[in-house]
Amino acid sequence: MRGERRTPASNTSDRKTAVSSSSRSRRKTVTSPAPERREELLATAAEVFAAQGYRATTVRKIADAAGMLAGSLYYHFDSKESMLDEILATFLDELRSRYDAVLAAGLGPRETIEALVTESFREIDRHRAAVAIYQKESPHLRTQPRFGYLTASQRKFEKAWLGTLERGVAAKVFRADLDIRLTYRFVRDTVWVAASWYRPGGQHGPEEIARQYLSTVLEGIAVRD
Amino acid sequence: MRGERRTPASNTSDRKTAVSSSSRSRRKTVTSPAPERREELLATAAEVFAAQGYRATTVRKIADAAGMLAGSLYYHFDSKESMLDEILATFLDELRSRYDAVLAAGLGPRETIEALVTESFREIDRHRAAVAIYQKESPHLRTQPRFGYLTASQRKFEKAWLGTLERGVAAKVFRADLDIRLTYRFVRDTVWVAASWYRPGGQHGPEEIARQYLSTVLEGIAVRD
DNA sequence: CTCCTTCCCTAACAATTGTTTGGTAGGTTA
DNA sequence: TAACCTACCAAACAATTGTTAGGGAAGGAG
Repeated sequence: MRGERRTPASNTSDRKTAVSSSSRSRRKTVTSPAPERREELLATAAEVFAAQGYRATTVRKIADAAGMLAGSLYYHFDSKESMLDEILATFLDELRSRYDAVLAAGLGPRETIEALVTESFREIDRHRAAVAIYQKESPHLRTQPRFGYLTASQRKFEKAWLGTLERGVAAKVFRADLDIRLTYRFVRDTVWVAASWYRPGGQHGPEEIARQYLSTVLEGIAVRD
Repeated sequence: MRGERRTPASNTSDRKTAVSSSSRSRRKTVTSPAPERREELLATAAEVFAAQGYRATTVRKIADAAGMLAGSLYYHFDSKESMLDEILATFLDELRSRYDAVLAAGLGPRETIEALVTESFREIDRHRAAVAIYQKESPHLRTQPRFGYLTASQRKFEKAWLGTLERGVAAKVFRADLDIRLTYRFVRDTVWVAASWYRPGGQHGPEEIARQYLSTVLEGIAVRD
C-alpha cells in the first residue's frame, strides 16, 4: 500500500522480438499482458538484489537479466530505489496479513508459535529473494526516512512474537527461566536467515523445515533421561 | 597468512596533530607507534563496512572516519578490497585456531558443542564488525577467486560441527530423529547472525548469551511433563 | 489508411567511484 | 646541518554509476 506507482496504464498490447544488439539476450518471443510485466521485472530485480546485494547491483545488471537496456527500466519504475521499495513493501504486506491471520485464530501459545514459524518458512518459500534482501539490507535501510516502515513492521512482528512467548510462560507452557527477548531474537534470526540457503524445490519443503526447527527449539536436541 | 602486505616498513616514528581542514575531524593528538596504525585503520574500516555494507562504503567514508583523506589510505593499503581481505582473513585465522583448540581438548559431544557455541559468541564479542561483514558479504564474495578461502574455511567449520553432532547421535547424547544438516544450519546461522544485534558491554555478555542459547537448543523451550 | 498508445532503444548527462601522482611537514639519523 | 623516511595532503584521473531526453517500431482503434 506504500508508494505511488507510475503504472503505465494497464493495456493488452503485445511485446515483440526486438533487434537484439548482439551481446544482450532476449527472454521471450511470446506475448503477454502488460500488468504482469511489472511483477515480472520486480521478480527479476529481486533475484539480482538478493544474489549480489542492493548496492552492488547496477540497473544495467537488472536490465540485462530482464533482456532490455538500463534506460528502459525507467519506463516502468521511477528509480532503482523504488524497485527495492516495492519489493520490500509487497513482501511485508503479505507477511503481515499472514501473521494477522495466525494471531486471529485464537490458538494456544505453543500452537501460535508453531503457526508463526511455519508461515515464516512458507513465506521464504514464496518470496525467497525478498526475504533475503530484507535480511541483508534492512538494518541500514532503516536509517533512511523512506524505509521507515521497516522499523514499524519489525516492531509489530516483535510484539506478536514476544506476546505469544509471554503468554506461553504465563500458561506454564514455556520455560520461565529463559530470557524471552533473547529467545525471540534466536528464533527470528534462525527463521529469516534461512532465506540465504533455502532453495525452493529442494530436499525439504517449508513445512518439513518448520517441523524440524520447531522440534529443535521446543524439545531441544538433547536426549532426555 | 594470506595476501602480501604493503607494510610501510615498521618503524617507531610518531604522529602529530595535523592541520585539520575544517570539516574533517582528528582523532588523536597523542603519539603512537606505526605498526599499530594499520590495525587501527582496519578496525575503523571494519566498523564502517559492518554498518553500511562493503559496497555502500566509499573509501572517502573510511578516510573520514579515520580522520584523513581518501588517497592517504593508499599509503597503508593496496586497495579497498585488500582491506576487506585482511579483515576477513584475520578473523578467520583466529576463529580457526580457537575451534582447533576446542576440538583438540577431547571433550564429549555435548561439551564440544557447548564450547564451540561459547567460543563463537566470544568471537563476536571481540570482532563483532568482522563477523557482521563475514555474515553479510561472504555469500557473494565467495564467487570471486580472491576470496576462495572463505569457502575453504566454511567447509572446515562445517566438518567440525557436523562431526560433533554425528558423534553425539552415535553416543545417544543427541536425538537421532533430527536432520543433522538442518540442525547444523540452524545453529550456525543463529550464532553468527547475532553479530548484527550484539553490542559489547551490553546487558548480556557472550558467555551468558551462549548459556541461554545452549539451554534453548539443547533442552528446548517447552516445559517438560 | 491514420492516429495513438505501449514499450523499448540510442545516446548522452552529471555525479560518484576507486585509485594515482607529486608534493611536503615533521621527525630521525648521520 | 644535511639527507632521509614516514605519513599524510592536494588534485586530478578514468571508469562506472543512476538517470534523462528524444526517437521509433509495433499493434489497436477510429
